[in-house]
Amino acid sequence: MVDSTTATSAVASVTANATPAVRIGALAQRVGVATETLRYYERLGLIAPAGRSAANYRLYGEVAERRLLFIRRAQALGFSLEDIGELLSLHHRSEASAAEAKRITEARLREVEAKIRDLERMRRGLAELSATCSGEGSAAECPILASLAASSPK
Amino acid sequence: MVDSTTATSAVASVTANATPAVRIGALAQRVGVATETLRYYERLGLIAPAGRSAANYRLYGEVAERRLLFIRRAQALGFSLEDIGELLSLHHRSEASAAEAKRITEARLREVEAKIRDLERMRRGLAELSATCSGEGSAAECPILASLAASSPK
DNA sequence: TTACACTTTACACATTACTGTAATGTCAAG
DNA sequence: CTTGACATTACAGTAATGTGTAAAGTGTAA
Repeated sequence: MVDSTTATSAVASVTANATPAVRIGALAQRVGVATETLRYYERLGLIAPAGRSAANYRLYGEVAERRLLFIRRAQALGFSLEDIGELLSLHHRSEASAAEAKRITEARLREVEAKIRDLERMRRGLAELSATCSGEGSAAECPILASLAASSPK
Repeated sequence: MVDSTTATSAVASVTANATPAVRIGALAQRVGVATETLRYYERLGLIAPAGRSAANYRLYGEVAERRLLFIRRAQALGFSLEDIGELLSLHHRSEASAAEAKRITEARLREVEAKIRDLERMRRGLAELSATCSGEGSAAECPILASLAASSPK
């Protein structure tokens, strides 16, 4: 695809780096996100290119890729991008305390548990509704619609 | 608060109605939503005023209130406003079939179940993370951050 | 009558996490 | 030298469900 050596050769801001610098499209492909997403994350302060090419293209090293994988793993656990920003900041500020990370994790855990309880209530309600309706007959006879229209939510 | 009799007396489009017509603010208060929400639902085609006063104010009867309660009950079960529009439409079109309502209900049930499964996975992951961290020490030693930064999500 | 609450319309903004567009510049290959 | 893929910036739009605002008109209580 793209040979990054020519680009890298013209770079001033990237100090001698073992891993070759890649441009945004290459990095995006490696971690499986869109290039727009990477620029979006940059606006949010989650990632930044290691430097710029002579043509002002963003150049990323291995650090950026690890950071992105961190983001993706945290997202899979339900952390918001805002949470993730905090976690990343803790991660590189060594004076930060582990207690902070635990606090964020437990807050998210409680939110997820609350959401599960809500959904469980919905699930039971929907399952009951579904069970009452044979699917035969007209809408006028449908117990689902009758139940929703009834004065008490049963 | 507001005496609706004077307003009602000037109405042409509301045909002789047993229940007194109320204005948007009164209806909103009765069902516990904001007036803006009622206008929004009207734009979506979910509710409509029974008529208008001489001053062009929306006037609602009992039908609107029942419809709103239908909407709120359906929302509590996780139906989207779009779903709700379909359900309401089924409800007043008598030639519609009960099977339609059942189909919508079961589709929503499956979505809710899928969401619960996702959240359960997150809950387990978060609980594990939380358990690994005592909350003591610096961020550099925090197993939560270490785990998120690790190459394999463990 | 004056003050104030309520209504109207049309439109912008909030949230979260992107996604797309326009206008323009860069680069390797044929 | 042109073509096509890739990059840049800045800004608008999406989904879902509302919330808020402005500028104007209307209704009611003191």
